[in-house]
This record gives sequence, C-alpha cells and structure tokens, in this order.
Amino acid sequence: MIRLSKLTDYAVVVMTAMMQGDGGPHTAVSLAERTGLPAPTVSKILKLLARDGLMASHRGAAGGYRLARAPDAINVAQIIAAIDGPIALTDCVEGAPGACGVESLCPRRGNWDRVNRAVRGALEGVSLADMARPMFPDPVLPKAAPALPATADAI
Amino acid sequence: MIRLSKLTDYAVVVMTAMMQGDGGPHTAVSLAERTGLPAPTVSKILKLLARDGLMASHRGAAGGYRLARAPDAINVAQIIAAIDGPIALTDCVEGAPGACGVESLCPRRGNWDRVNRAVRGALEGVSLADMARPMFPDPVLPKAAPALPATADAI
DNA sequence: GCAATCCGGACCAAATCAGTACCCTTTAAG
DNA sequence: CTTAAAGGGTACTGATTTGGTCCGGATTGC
Ligand code: FES
Ligand code: FES
Repeated sequence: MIRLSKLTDYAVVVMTAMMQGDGGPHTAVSLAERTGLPAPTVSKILKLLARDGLMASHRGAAGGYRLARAPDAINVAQIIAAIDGPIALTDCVEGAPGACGVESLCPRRGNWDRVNRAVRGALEGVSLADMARPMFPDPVLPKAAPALPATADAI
Repeated sequence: MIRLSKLTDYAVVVMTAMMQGDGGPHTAVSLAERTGLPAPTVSKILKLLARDGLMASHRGAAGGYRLARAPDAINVAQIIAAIDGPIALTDCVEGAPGACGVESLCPRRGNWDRVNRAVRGALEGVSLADMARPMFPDPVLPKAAPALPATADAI
C-alpha cells in the first residue's frame, strides 16, 4: 500500500500541535498530553526531527523544543526524510551498486529515479502550514465531518 | 524510507521484458528465465497484474500472458495499485473511520489526502514505456554505466 | 485423455517497524 | 554548588508486514 510509517504521521500531528501557543518552547510531555500520543514515542519523534534540523532544541531545566522555521518553510518531504530516512522508492536508486538482486538483467537501472523525482517534487509541494490549515483553532470540533468519498478516491 | 515493495519493482522488470518479442503470449516460466527471477514469484506477480486487468491471460496448453494495453497506456501508479493495493499513504485516508488511533485529536484528518493526490498524480505521469526507454534493445550492454550521482540525489 | 498452463488460496520464514526502557549529558534555577 | 528538569542516545522486544513457496484445482489445446 506504499504507506509511510505511522511515526511520520505522528510527526505531523506533533508539529501542528506546536504551531499553536506562544513562541515558547514545548516540552515533550506537554506535547504528548495534547496529542494523546505516548510520551516516549513523542520524545523519539522530536529527537529525530531535531537531528535533521527541523526542530530547535533547548536543554536544561526550562528547555524544550521549538520549530526551527516557519510552518510554511517546512514541507512534508523534509519531515518524511527526517523520520523515515531519504526518500528513495527502490534500492537501485541509491549509490550502492549491487543493492539490487537482478541488477545486471534489469533494464531500467535508473529509471525509477524519474519516479523518485516526481514523487519528491509532489511531496515538497505541500508545506506543514498546508497540513494544518483546516480545523484546529482549539479542540476537536469536526464541522460536520468532511465525509471523505471513501474508496472511490484511492486509485 | 518510504520504499515501494520489491514485488512492484519486479513487476516492472517483468513487464518490460514482455514488451520485447512478437505479440505472442509469454508463459510464466519463460519470463522467469529471461528476468532471472524465481518462477513462483513471477507467477504470483502475473496473477496480481492480471487480476487488475493489466494483463490478458490465456489458459490451456498454449496459454500465457500478454500485456492488456500498449506500454504507454500503462503507468506506474496502476502497477503499484495492482501489487501493493491502493495508493494511500496513511490509514485515515481510507473510507474506514476509526482506522487512525488518534482520530479525534488529530488536526489534519483529511489533509494527507492532499499529499496522496499529489503523489498519485506524479506516479500517473510515468508510463511503462518511459521506464523501458533507455537500454534494452537486447542483452545487458550497460553503456559505461550511467553512474548515478549517489546519495547527493536522495532528498 | 492427456499434458501444459493458468488460478486461487494457504502457508512459513525473514525483515521491518513500533513502542518501551534505560542511562547519560546538558543546563537553568535555587 | 547543588539539584532537578529537560533532551540525547542506544538497545531491546513484540507485532506487523513482506517475500517467497507450495499445492490442489480449473481450462484449454493436441
Ligand atoms: S532493480 Fe535495481 S538495477 Fe534493476
Ligand atoms: S491520523 Fe487519522 S485522523 Fe489523524
């Protein structure tokens, strides 16, 4: 189903949660409470995001995390890259030669690259601000539940 | 790493292999020989592709598989959908409500949909014919090995 | 009728992922 | 200076997914 990992999903949840409130730093546990996610998991996510420079972390007694950039300067491609590693759909797109089993027989040894580029472009086009745009002024408040068109939408 | 499954990769290998030769049907084992993949696996792939109408199958003594459409009328999105199931990056994009754990707290309960659409569009833009375009006139013949720019390319 | 071929499902082993726990380092507050 | 509140890192385990294999049918051509 080509799904991205649940952690990445959570990362967006956490980051959107950080967008609200004053500019002060958020601690891991406070974010966990607000998102309803387990605290250790939130901590893990924040660490990964900080490692890639999407978060500014501040240690010590009154420390916490803060978004490193404005929400519209962060796109989902960056978030995915931080959690799941580089965006590469296949093995053979990497630098490592021999990663692919059928290497010498395979006709399109570099054509997935075209697909990669297309997907990456699509992902870069969506910013964190876009993801947070609708509903979130405060609590749940699903204004009549958008009623997704269900399966008819999946390819 | 948001990778697509190895089976999907193989599916493209098999399909490009089917593009060469006359219009006659290909048997599963002959394709296995030519691609170097294990025969049962090839069979499995062909079955999945046939189920989604990408292949025309013919049973019986002189049976085999055949591409249902012209190579440029098949895009990678369709192949992925056939092997991996519908292209949906997250649970909550599906029709099933309650699939997502943090549902009621989650702010962007339909915004991954935007990302999905973008990715799907990107995938639909690449056809099977595109994937097979360079090298394949006959055997391996890697004309000086494209030398992919390695990691610098991954996001 | 017989052999070749596809069809559909069940099945197992391996890899990956999610989640948790533990301990260390850093830093501000008192 | 001391202490406690935070993040930093790593390692482990259970659950889930994936890759690959197998087998007993159903179909068709000779
Ligand atoms: S799949 Fe990697 S070279 Fe063909
Ligand atoms: S992740 Fe599914 S509703 Fe939020």
